[in-house]
Amino acid sequence: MAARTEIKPMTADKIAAQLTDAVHEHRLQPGAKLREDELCEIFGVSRTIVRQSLRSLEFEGLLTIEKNRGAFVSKPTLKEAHEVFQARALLEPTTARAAAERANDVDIDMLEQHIEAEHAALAQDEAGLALKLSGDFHLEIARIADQNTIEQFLRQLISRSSLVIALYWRRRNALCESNAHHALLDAFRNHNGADAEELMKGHLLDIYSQLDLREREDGTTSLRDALKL
Amino acid sequence: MAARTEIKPMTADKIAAQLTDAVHEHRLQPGAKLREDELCEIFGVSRTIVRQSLRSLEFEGLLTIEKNRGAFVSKPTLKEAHEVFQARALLEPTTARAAAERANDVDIDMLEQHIEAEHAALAQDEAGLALKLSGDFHLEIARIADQNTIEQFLRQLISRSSLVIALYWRRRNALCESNAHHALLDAFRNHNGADAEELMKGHLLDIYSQLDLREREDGTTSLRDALKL
DNA sequence: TGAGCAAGAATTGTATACGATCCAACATCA
DNA sequence: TGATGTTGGATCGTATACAATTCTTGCTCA
Repeated sequence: MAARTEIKPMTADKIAAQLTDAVHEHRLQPGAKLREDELCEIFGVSRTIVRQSLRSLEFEGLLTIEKNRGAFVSKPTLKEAHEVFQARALLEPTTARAAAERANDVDIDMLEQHIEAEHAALAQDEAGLALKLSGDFHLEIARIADQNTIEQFLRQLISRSSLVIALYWRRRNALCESNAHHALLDAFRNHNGADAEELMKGHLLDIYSQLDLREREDGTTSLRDALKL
Repeated sequence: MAARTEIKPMTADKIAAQLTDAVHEHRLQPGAKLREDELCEIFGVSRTIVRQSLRSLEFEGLLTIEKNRGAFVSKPTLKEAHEVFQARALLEPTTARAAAERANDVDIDMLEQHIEAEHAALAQDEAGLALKLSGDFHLEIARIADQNTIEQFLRQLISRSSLVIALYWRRRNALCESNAHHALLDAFRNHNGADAEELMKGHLLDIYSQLDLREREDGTTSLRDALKL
């Protein structure tokens, strides 16, 4: 395990990556504020670097920077939630088809390991980690398809999906996830592009249908709920 | 015409927008270097702001920042060129369908004006401006479709398309462009989503098929001239 | 009691200073 | 002559200082 206090100065990219993981694993909730000075202390760099990483995460849609107020973990609206999954529905099925047709043995091994890691995380009740790994699985497919541009877009969409899930997920069990991923893996093993495309389409619809996309009150309710008033 | 020396300090966003226009209109060629000090003088702000805008343009794929060397207008590889149009082929036809079905009279007026502006630019032999307007036409469709997320991706894809065209376009006449746009406009007038989807698909394939392999030398036009300041 | 307000603290935005790296021109030597 | 080394200027990267804004807290007054 790495030491908590790094000796080498962190780069903006590494800080952004750590913050991204924290959001993906739901250790940082939508609406959480990220103060610059606090991050400076944690990572041992100046505000220049911290601000760089915050900016880059804003571009990815993970953070929202309000002028003179600071950086907050984004809270996607209902409309944005729909848009994210509509965009994924356009990009991912075709990408999965291409990936299934291109995948070699090393690629398939890697996907297997991803699924195993997901299982392990679930077994240890680390739902956040499992969710992040599930996102990585989708990204891995774009990588296998050798579509760098789409992979980049997908990275943003999966980031936002993580926020959407944090806000609008109905139930906590992500078990269905790994089943769908298993089915996809089989299609990859058979290099069956048509199957992979259909499975991905269904998988995305499945996630989408499990979102509670009704209107709801603002975050102030969470405090009220927490106090049971 | 705006004065050369601005009184109000420019924001990073406005600087990025002006640089974006310059690239889209091919006043800045792929490979051109953007020195920070020079931009500071031109826009009358400190390097902090200039660097912010350069970062944001890097994220959009318009610029490439090489560590300790500076920011350059990106030179997409042939693979990236293909990827850009493959991604557009996934996103735009469906978006055009949705837009055609949603478009109201104001939307259609706006598209008409876009096409007229394209014609006017071509008539005055301003190919660069016409190209930029052509890109805006595609963006406008995403806006009409009320798909903010896809519009954001499309913005990046169209930016990169502009670079691809600067590097790999076979012939200079963009006349075919406005014909295709005219046909799309008709489909919008009839709220015929299926037609719009097919026309967009064909339009993108048409552009794609006109890409060529040859590389170009980078122009050495003055940065200040390219920005018309 | 509660709304409005004012002063000070906390936080972010921007400019500048300084160190690190790169690059081009010139000098040196085989 | 040509390759290589060196030096000074140009340019970029990061830290810090200061300005602008927002937030908090406590006060006043109806």
